[in-house]
Amino acid sequence: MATGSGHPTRHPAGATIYSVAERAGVSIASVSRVLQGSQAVSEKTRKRVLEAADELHYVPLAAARSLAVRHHEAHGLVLPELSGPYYSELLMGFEYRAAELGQSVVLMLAEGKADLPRAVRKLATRVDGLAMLGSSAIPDETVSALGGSKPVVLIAGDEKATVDTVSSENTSSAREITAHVLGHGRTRLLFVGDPTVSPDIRDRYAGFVAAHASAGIVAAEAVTVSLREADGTALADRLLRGDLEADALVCANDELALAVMVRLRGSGLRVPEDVAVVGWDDVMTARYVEPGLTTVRQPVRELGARASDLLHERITGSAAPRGAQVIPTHLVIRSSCGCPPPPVAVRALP
Amino acid sequence: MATGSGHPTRHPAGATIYSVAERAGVSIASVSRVLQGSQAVSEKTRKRVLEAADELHYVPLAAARSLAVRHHEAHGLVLPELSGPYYSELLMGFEYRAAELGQSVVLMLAEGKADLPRAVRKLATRVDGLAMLGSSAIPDETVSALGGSKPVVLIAGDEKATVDTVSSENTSSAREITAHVLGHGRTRLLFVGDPTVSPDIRDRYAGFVAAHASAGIVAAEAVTVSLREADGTALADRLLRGDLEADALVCANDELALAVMVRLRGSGLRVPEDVAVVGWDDVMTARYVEPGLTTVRQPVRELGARASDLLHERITGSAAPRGAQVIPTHLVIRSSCGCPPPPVAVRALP
DNA sequence: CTGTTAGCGCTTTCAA
DNA sequence: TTGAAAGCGCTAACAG
Repeated sequence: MATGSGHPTRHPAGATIYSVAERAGVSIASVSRVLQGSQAVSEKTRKRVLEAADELHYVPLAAARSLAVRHHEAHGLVLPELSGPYYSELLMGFEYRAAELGQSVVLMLAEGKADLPRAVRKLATRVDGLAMLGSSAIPDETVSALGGSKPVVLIAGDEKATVDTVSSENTSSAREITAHVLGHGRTRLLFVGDPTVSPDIRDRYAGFVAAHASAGIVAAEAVTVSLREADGTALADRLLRGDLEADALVCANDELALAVMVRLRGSGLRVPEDVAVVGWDDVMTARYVEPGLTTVRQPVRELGARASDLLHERITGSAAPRGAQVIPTHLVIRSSCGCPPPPVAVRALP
Repeated sequence: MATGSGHPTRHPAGATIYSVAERAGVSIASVSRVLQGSQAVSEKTRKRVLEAADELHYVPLAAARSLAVRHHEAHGLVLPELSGPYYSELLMGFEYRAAELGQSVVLMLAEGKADLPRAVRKLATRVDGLAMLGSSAIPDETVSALGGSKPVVLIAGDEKATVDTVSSENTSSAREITAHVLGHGRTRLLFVGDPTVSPDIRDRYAGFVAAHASAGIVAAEAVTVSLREADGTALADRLLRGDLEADALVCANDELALAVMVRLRGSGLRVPEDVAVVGWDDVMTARYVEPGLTTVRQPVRELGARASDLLHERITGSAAPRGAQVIPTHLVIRSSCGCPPPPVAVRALP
């Protein structure tokens, strides 16, 4: 490199409010005032302080402020991990809203943590409240204990006494998409996904069952596989081998649905002619595959935003009634369910 | 109406090290010792303290500890946003590594922030060091200023005097993938993407040019479009209208490549027969489309991990030489480049 | 092994 | 409009 750095940059102690005050020739109280944008400061003082702070490269220490004001100005968020668009969208919604509220966000990923309860407690140590995904595998007692000491909102989890809850609608959308498939004349539908894995999936299966009930037929047991692509591929193979029989698959999420679909078609089965496939989430790939995947779109971003909102309300004490908030979802009909594909010219558009 | 003191909050002040000490009948020093896992405590004291802490639902205040020990035990990370797998992977790598190092991660998304420099400075206030994506649109002077006061690592950005840098290899992979396409007998290649947008893309274009030079032909100017799906679609239309001519497209990322490909095929052009398309990143969709997208896989996760590592080294003062670290990438050949597709049975496998 | 005691850097009365 | 001073909760000498 051209800039032969002669001296490695050191990161020494750094300026404090005291050094700034000294340099500006005022008291630390005045420095604090101008830095907090207090009105009661003379223009002269303000200017001096700002200059001094600038010259000293003053970077305040949030910890000291937090200690003094007795809150962190930060929201914690616990997610299982970040693959797929679901968690990312959630996180984006959360972060944007938190930022609007002037709160930092401290993120923790649950997967792979050796001692999850410990990790969560540590997180709790540095935030004013925390949100977590219902599926983060955090023991119930940990959640409850936390809920006792600071605001906690559970995302897509079950209602609990000490915490708030926000989730997206599942049961009736599941009922709707199932009814749609039944409406195509399919009769041997399978629900693919493990209802015990999360409240979301449990509710989706409930909707699946309800739609069958309305049609006067009894729904099959859920085919309990987890949500990874590999599971979808394996499931497709079971169908191909004849271990399983179905003319339509209602999958718990899109990744599963896509994997199944690709494997099925790769092996000569037609989708949707031989077997229809629908998913959940509306990931990007859902509109790239052939045929386009019929699915349910969740307002995941808004879910995240609501979580941050709720947290803030709790923290600042706006005593809303504790309870569950549900955000609506909606069907995205493409052609994997048996509907005719749209004209070619617009096929690639969402 | 109640007076100002009447908070409706169910989350009152909470226990402190003092209340725990009192309850346990020991000094705060002893409490601190057992909580820090210090060896020099009698079993009896330890037990008492732990009990007291438990009974009181004691949650330590990280801010107080930070103030006392003079560091935050947190790494900051600035990302533009979180759509697509790239940033998520990066973040996962970063978080996992940070956790291993005992550091929390404070995340900030740059996109949509009104006053970005201010936001970043605020972030700097609560972390011991921070990593940011080169493409986060943070003004150079802000980065440099920050680099002067605490460790900063730039991810996929240009080398700077005051900060460390980590990026994945671009130029020679771009050269390689371009040479591969040229090897298929294509001669009118177009590079799609804006080299001015990020050092990554600039370097990829450089590799594109270099490959042409090696083949004794002169590379075309880059077709400067941004990286969204919509831009890919628009680009495809330009090709279809004949505004642009090419028998192969080297796209700056997969999303662009996929959008182009889908549009082209939707309008009757054959890929790769009429025009080959290759991308960069190896996103999930890349192996779901037909034909499978030839692309370059980046070790994005490791990039994130290295960033956290570097940060930690700097923070703890292990004075490594400042400079740029480069992580290798590799080609993923599928069939959008003109290579024959694999046998059907394994088509869906990565 | 335990307790006492200074701070860490900032905010915030309270007086002036 | 300003400054002095008292904490915020925790850690880490330093004695005992």
